[in-house]
Amino acid sequence: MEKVIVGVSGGVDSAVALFLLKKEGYDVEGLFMRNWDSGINNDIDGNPNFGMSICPQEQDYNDALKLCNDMGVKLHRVDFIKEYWDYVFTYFLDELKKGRTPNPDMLCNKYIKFDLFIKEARKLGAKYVATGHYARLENGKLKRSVDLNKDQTYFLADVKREQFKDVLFPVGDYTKPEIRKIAKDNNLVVAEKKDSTGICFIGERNYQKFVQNYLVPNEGDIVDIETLKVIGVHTGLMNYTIGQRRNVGISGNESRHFVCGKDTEKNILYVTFGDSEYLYSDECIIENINFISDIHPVFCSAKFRYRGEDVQVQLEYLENDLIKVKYMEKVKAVTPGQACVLYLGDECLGCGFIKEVRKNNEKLWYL
RNA sequence: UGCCUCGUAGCCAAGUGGUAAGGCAUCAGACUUUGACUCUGACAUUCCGAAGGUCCGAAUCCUUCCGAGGCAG
Repeated sequence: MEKVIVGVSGGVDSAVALFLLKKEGYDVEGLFMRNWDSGINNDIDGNPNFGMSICPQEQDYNDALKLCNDMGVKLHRVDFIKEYWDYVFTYFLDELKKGRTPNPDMLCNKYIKFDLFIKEARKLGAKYVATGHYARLENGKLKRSVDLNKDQTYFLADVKREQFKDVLFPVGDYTKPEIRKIAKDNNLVVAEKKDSTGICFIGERNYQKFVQNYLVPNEGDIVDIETLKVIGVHTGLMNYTIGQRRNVGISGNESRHFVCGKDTEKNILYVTFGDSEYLYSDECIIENINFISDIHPVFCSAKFRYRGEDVQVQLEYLENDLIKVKYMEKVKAVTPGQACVLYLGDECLGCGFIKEVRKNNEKLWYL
């Protein structure tokens, strides 16, 4: 029987992945991965769990262990704490320092889950490696999951196509409710466990405090982009993303405010009010392109943010591995550092990272 | 010093005699493997700068005081 190593996180999705593969007759074993250690990584401020006897990760491990024991499956465990720090977290901090909005989970998939993790699984004799991602692989093509609401291809778009060789996504063919039902019907211990959110491996917490464990906050002016008047004080540019409304710390205005830009040189945060033109753009330039597909189209659709709308776009392939992405209609809050993921129908073609945001053939000066 | 305007929750702000709109912020949820966005709910239980007065009844009218700003000299 061919051996499959399943990345077991302690959540429902990977539990069902494990269950489905075992049912299909594979020789399955679980591998639990740990990439973050609050003590080693000095993650203290804003950590609701610091000092608790059982941190959520250990709880997850216990759940995974119980699950595997119930199913008669062997569970292995591996730590990539240093590697996560070196490959993912330093990038995360570097991007923040530049005033951009990084997506650490995409790097985690690229460098940890679909690289180091797979290598570890190979050591354990794996022919295939499976995870609980909502995505599908068909003939080397990455496709959106059946449940479009849960589709996670956005996070997988920066993984190289070779890395998907021998990868299985068993839950991608089901909807979330079906996954829950399978878990329940088969008495998997984690059937009722709440979905986790937040940066994976780090979890949910007060974001600003979390970041302040690593970056020194540098206060500066909040400026109304319309009048260029100073209307408040920001707590450090790394604490804001484009399109953000909450936690900006200004009030008393007629309509809602949104962050629309930053000036890292002058340490200024720009805000605008209501459904302002300053939030919209009509094209952007993306860098660090990764194509999973052979198709390099001129017309396709794109997502500029996880769970964002699919937007029809036109691609212009530039020199130096850059692509200009023109959108058929204006898009709100396209943010440097975020991934622009390309799709053709159900197929996820790949992605690039937003380098420059433009409107009317000019780079937006305030971004 | 004389005259004028204004003073409503953390902020902005409706309401000019009939028993305190709304927005922002905040808090709690929903949604969500990236801080977002979006959505739902809570938010001045006699109170409208303070103290008196008129009235069946005032934040709304009158008096005085306090405070902010403006005009005059």
